[in-house]
Amino acid sequence: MLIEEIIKEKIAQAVFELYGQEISQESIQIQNTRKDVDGDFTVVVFPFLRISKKSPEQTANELGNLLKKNVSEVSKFSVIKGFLNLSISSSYWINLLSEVSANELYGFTTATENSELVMVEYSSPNTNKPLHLGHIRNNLLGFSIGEILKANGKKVVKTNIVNDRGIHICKSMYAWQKWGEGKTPENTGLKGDHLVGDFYVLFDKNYKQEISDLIEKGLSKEDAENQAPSIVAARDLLRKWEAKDPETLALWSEMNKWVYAGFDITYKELGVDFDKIYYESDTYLEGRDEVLQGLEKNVFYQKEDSSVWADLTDEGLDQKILLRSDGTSVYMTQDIGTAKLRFNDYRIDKMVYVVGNEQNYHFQVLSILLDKLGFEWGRGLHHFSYGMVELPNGKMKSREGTVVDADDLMAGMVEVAKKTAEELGKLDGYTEEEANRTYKTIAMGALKYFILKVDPKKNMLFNPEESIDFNGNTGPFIQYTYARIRSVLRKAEEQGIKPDVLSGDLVITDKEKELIKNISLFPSAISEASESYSPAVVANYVYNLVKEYNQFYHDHPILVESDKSTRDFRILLSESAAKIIKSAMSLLGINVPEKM
RNA sequence: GCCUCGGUAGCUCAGUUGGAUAGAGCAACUGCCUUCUAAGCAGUAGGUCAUGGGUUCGAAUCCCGUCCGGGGUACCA
Repeated sequence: MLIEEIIKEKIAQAVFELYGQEISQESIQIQNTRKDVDGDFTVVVFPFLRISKKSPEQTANELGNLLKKNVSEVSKFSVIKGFLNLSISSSYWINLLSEVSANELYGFTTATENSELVMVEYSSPNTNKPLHLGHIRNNLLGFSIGEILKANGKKVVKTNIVNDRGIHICKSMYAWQKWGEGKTPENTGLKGDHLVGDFYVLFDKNYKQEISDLIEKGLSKEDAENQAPSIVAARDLLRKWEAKDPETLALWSEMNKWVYAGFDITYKELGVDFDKIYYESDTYLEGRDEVLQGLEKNVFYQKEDSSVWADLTDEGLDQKILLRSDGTSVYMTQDIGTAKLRFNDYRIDKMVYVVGNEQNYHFQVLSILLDKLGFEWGRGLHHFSYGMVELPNGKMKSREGTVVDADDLMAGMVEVAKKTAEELGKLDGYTEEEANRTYKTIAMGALKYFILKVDPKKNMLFNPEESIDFNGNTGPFIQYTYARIRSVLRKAEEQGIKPDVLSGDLVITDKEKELIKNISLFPSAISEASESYSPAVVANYVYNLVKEYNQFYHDHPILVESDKSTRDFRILLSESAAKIIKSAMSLLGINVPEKM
């Protein structure tokens, strides 16, 4: 039982004893004591004044005296205005550290048979172009949320819905047919997604040219956009695809295969993975049936032109179309279909969609529709909505060539990590392979941490130059601290130092107390991150821990310590800190190097 | 217009269920490598928490109004 809970219980007792009134434990506020004030925990007594009918100081003193008497861990207390500051004895902290250090998986809750099953959908790429910076944010958030939920004792299925059909891929197909000259990833050496993406760009360039030519000939903008030969050809391909024309299907699956091979490389570099992949070409017809059933049950209604709608005015929303007048599906219908398949495949308790905030309205509607259709988790689905990634010179626009390509970005980060490490002479004793692996670890740590430390729901600014600065609140700074601790521990081992069981008599410093307190808070950081669906909570937690460790490290010699029990204690403290740093970073999908 | 999310130091961001004197990093300036890794540490400077009101012992945090910005808004995905 944590000391905070004990204190709460005892305070409730003390209030009853002193003032004769029962209070709920939730009404008791315990917080960390300000750094410049003596003490470990602070109880805010203002809420009790109404009961005690005494001054804040008097109330705090009365409670303090009783706590000191009844709780052995409370060694002393002080009162400032309405704040009761409690100091906790060294032995409590030392015992807590022993517990943390003995528990290999401190902070992690293991899933059981009865644990909630959470499905996390993320990534969801289109197959017509490579991944860019926006996808990186999505992938990192999705993966990390999955890991955090797992650490919090949920069963997690990570899933990806690949948008593999539609006009966008037909555009690339058309361009390849026309200008491809039989190019493949094999005979060009290009990554498949980049090759296909190049044809998409080619299509767009040509399409724009055709439009402006047509406008010059006197057509309206709208007519020109609809009549340009290349868009007509792409639409024709889409029709052939839907009619299952063998030649079109063959080209489609061939080009998609190239793209998947390319994506797999990018996913692997990013360190993300999936338990189950759905393809829209398999699910896009499913939603139709579901909607038609809903129509039968009068959940939806049909207009005269035979289009199908949902009336959401009772929910404060508008009318939403579900089937076009020609009977084909819209985006919403497809998502219903995908949900149906997933529900068949898994016993889902909770569904989390990691999708950008431009789709907030979409998911609000989806939630209501699934509920109306009888999906138990519909109402409770969670749209993990995240903000856009902006660049210093404005938004990312693929049309204007201001996108940051995911593969290029990662390669660039590795280059900078390598250059920096070489300048500092950090990895001199390493083989080339070991060194390269470490550069990659550091580069990816920098990128991932830079993105994950920001509150997901906010738009963020990605400054390429700043992101590769490894100073300050960055992944490499945390990795560096970890590597340094490992180095200390290696040296201890070389000297044959093995810490004994710690003695509770040891008196420890405030910095050391702080550090233990912070280390022991790891589980609550996980559960908070899980509740708020925010990896940033974990990122900020681990950054604080590292800052604190650095201060401790600066002030206290570890190996050069004459007193054996003090030295043992500090080695154990370092070991525990390293373990927690590694655990926390793993929740962000970031590896920590033994040496850097 | 309506819905929704934001606005904290020059810049990028933290800020627990409302708590004490609002915190980091970058950039600027000052120190510190013959002691376990200087990708570091210590320090200086930098704030009308967009703005006006309200709630109360107490507000960056909760409520209302205003201003600025992002996103969405019925047959695109």
